[in-house]
Amino acid sequence: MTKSTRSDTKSDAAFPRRGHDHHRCVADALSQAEALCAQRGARLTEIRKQVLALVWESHAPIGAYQILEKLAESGKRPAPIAVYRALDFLMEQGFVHRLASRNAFLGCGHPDTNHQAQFLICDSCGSVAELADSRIVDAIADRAGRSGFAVAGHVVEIQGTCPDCRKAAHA
Amino acid sequence: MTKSTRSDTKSDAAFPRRGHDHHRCVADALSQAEALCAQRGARLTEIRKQVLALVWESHAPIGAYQILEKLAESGKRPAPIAVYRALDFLMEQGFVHRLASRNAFLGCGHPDTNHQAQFLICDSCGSVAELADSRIVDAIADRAGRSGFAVAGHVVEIQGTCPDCRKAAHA
DNA sequence: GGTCATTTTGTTACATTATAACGTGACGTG
DNA sequence: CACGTCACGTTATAATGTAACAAAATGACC
Ligand SMILES: [Zn+2]
Ligand SMILES: [Zn+2]
Ligand SMILES: [Zn+2]
Ligand SMILES: [Zn+2]
Repeated sequence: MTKSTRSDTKSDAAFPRRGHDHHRCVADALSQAEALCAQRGARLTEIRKQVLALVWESHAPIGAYQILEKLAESGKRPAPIAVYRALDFLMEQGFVHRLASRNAFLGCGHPDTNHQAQFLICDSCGSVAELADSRIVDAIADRAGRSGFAVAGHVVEIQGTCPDCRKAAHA
Repeated sequence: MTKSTRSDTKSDAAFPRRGHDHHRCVADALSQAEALCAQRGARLTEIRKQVLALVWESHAPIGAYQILEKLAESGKRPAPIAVYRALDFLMEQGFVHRLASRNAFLGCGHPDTNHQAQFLICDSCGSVAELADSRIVDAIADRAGRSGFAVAGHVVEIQGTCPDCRKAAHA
């Protein structure tokens, strides 16, 4: 395809802007999770909520043991398994993604829909953009199809440098 | 370099055929590695060769500690770090890929060229096909570009069922 | 051959990530 | 309240990956 102007919307909203109101991100994520759990009859227990909040602490992925540390700071130190169990629940519900290339976890930006996400991961600042790119998915489906391979899922994690960090590097 | 992605038609040779002469795969991989190391002034030492051979034992990825076990069976039991060091060397030389979604390693099918591979991983038999699909790469590059993201590398690992296993399931 | 720098390997110890097994408590249903 | 299920706590362990430093092998040079 073409180079498709950088001036559509100035940048394709994949990465959250630096300095955005992140409290809003967290609040939205939590309230969406509450709502969806209510709908689904799933139980968003205290530890699950805490883990979800910690995962949403930033747009960079966080490791399970980092979550554990943060929980310890706020009073309790659960066993690792407790964190993993909470993360398993959150992933089942689609509230959290796992980045295989980092062994780390990330809040999902649209937990209401079943989806296969792709990720842009900034090597410099660590922040991640979640994508749902149909061209990538189509290309994968097409190639798999030609090989007679039935696709069940995929891991697409793209490393590089995010727009903000590129600007910073230029300076 | 190879224009391997287009118009191979009809079941694109991505997966090796069941019952192919795999000794040939191993022999080719080893002799290619020898040749490339000679060209490059790199040293394909004994343990590196052994690890490469073990990685090529099948078209399924193998874990570092599985390699360790196999080495132990054949006499020596090196420390884990020795295996990881050999794997690091082999990855630097482009003889081996690592599958992030499996924490496992796989022989590279075309070690002579610098490339970013994608992988089809069969959940059923474990075998893996290595791809170099330009449409996938282009879709990634395009999407990243539109986000102002500079791509440095990617992990594309597609899970599902390979042609042979699909046939077997149908029966 | 002898010196020397570099690379490779050995050895020991440790770090990080993730799960197993099993008991107890919380919750909803009838 | 009795029952079944789900969630959680506790303990131990598995699986994967590295750090640090010493010893040995290699190759270039004189
Ligand atoms: Zn935010
Ligand atoms: Zn960045
Ligand atoms: Zn083969
Ligand atoms: Zn298969």
